[in-house]
Amino acid sequence: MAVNSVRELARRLGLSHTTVSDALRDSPRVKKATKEQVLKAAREFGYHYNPLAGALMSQMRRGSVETFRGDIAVVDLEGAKMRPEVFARFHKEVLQGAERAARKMGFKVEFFALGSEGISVDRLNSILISRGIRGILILPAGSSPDLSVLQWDHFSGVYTDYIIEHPAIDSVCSNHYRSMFLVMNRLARMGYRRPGLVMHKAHDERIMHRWEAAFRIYHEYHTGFTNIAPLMLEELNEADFKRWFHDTKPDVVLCHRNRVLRWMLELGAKVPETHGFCCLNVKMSPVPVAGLDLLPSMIGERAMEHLNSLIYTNRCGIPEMASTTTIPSVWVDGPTLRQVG
Amino acid sequence: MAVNSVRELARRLGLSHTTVSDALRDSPRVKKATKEQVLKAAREFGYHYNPLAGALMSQMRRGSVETFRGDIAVVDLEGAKMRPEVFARFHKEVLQGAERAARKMGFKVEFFALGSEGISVDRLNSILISRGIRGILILPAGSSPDLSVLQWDHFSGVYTDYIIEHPAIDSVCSNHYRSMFLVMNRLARMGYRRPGLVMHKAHDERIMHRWEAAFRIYHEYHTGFTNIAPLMLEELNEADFKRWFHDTKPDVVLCHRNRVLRWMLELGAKVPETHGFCCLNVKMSPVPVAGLDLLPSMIGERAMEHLNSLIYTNRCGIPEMASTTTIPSVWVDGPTLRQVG
DNA sequence: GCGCTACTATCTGACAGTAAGATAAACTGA
DNA sequence: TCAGTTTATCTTACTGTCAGATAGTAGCGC
Repeated sequence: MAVNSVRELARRLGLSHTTVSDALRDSPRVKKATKEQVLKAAREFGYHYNPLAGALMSQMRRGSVETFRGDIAVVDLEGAKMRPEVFARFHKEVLQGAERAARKMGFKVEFFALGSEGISVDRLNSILISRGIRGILILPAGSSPDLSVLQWDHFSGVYTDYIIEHPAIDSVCSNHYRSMFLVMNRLARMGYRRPGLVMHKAHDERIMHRWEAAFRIYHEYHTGFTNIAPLMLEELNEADFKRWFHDTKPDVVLCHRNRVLRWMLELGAKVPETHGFCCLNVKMSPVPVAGLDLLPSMIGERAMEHLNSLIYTNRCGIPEMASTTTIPSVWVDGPTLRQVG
Repeated sequence: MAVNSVRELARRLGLSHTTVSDALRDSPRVKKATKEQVLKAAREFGYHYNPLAGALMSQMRRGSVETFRGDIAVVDLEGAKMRPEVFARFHKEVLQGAERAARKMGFKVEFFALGSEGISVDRLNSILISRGIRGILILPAGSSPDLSVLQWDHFSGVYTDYIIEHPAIDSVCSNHYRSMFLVMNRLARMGYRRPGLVMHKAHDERIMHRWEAAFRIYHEYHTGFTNIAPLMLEELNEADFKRWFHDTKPDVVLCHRNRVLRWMLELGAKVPETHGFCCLNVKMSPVPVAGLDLLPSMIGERAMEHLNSLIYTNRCGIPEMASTTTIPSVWVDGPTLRQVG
């Protein structure tokens, strides 16, 4: 009974489907009287607009004219030389994931590096505007320069690390809290009893101490682990670590950096025979280790998808409330852990 | 020079566009040799799949011709009568936010209630398929029936509460962990010194103890608060609360339920004169209280937007990795707190 | 009154990927 | 040999949009 398409509606009115389409979208091409007649008929016949078809067509038509449908800028806040080597692989995979997703959605990616070797924020702003770029994806970075000077009302933006405050835009990152539970469950199953957490203070502070908080609360609700106070250091250093290791006697060490593994070996630990080492981000290790894969490429991918949806729905500028999308991580077996006992 | 439609690709191969389309989706209708030939050509010519067109067409062709609609199902797992009164408002606002967002994007929403008063999961499955519905938004619920029996390869789904496991689909919810930091910072600024946390065990367990973990870790990195052990109860009960309140002497109580406020008054506390009460979800309180607005309508809105983007990019089924999108909460002043000292 | 321009209102056609059903060719079995 | 089945491919219809085509009218000059 109900009319399901502009064509059918047009047939009943003796008009062409385009006139009806234009009328429904209040185009100035259509005479006012015709518009009213179309709107009335649409109501009467219970016509229901199909948003998917509309989106498809407007995308197609726009795209065919401009050849490229608005590029997306991928911004590296630091430049490769400033970044410590250990972060390079993680960083690169975020970028690759983002590029893959962009390609799939028909976007072209342009890469910009800020920082000492790169361009300034002011320069970036004018480049982006002059090229008509509407989407900005920001790669993870240790430091966070103030990007609030960019004219955000022109852009949609997504950050690929834990929430950024200047400005507070939507972000996509690992689910650190949940990941710690995943690690602890695994270690428990493997038979470890004295897990010890070692971390850069600054590293955990950026994510509101989620690693440490999850580590601590886990002990409250799971028996079988001996509670060893985490070692949180301003700088990861040999002396403090070795003292802690000697005093607390962990049977497995959780850490991002695998220099800690070297120090363990120097203290006479056999890995994995007598002690375990669990890396909290295996993409930071140049050698095979057991631990967490934080899925950087998936982070990049999802960030790009989110950016696409922001652009698509025309939501630019600083959001009223910045959301954080978190991606679970997966366990990776490796030579630094074994089944105990 | 890139080929960007199945038709153009088909022309170059001397095939019909449907054969190419079928081949690209690995349909058994197409001969293996032809498939390989098509895939090779697609790679060579740089063919780009258009997910929006795919989503549109599969939606259109599926279901009966008459009932084709771009509709979205909003599913209440429990039914209103089963839900405790205190959750009603929060629940309703999630729904309203979702409906508002759907309207804005041109989708029509159909509402389904499961549970004792409602339909069964099996029935839901067949209704959704027969109506050609492709998007499912699941409202927050205390219990979580097993939805993995739905034929998810036909649907895109988003859950509006903390991660759901059967099945693990993308979810949108409050950032509980961050919210606790917001609360603690506020209370510190107001001059409180002895915050005490009271909570249903089951409530916090569902979100992996995030409230408690954040509460505990906050004390580690912020001086000025006296550390009072949280009261985690199987059931919120007067006796346990009053004993805990008497023993630990908090000057401000953090809790979801405001029956606790009544118990405090019964014990002789004057609120806000001698003691403070901070509600962790003001939408659960029938009377004005200070505390957190978890922004349920924004949760519904963002969930619907995410669902929309899943449908547009034709991503249905259980995702490989389920993401969790978290929304910050905002502080609400109220008559149960005051500036101290 | 004819041709020209300018403008308005409406129409034509192409476009995306899908799926049901049609067609055609090859093969099977009595 | 021919009816029946299987396999591979094709035809057709479907959504809303937009650039460009077309048709109709009006105004103006000669």
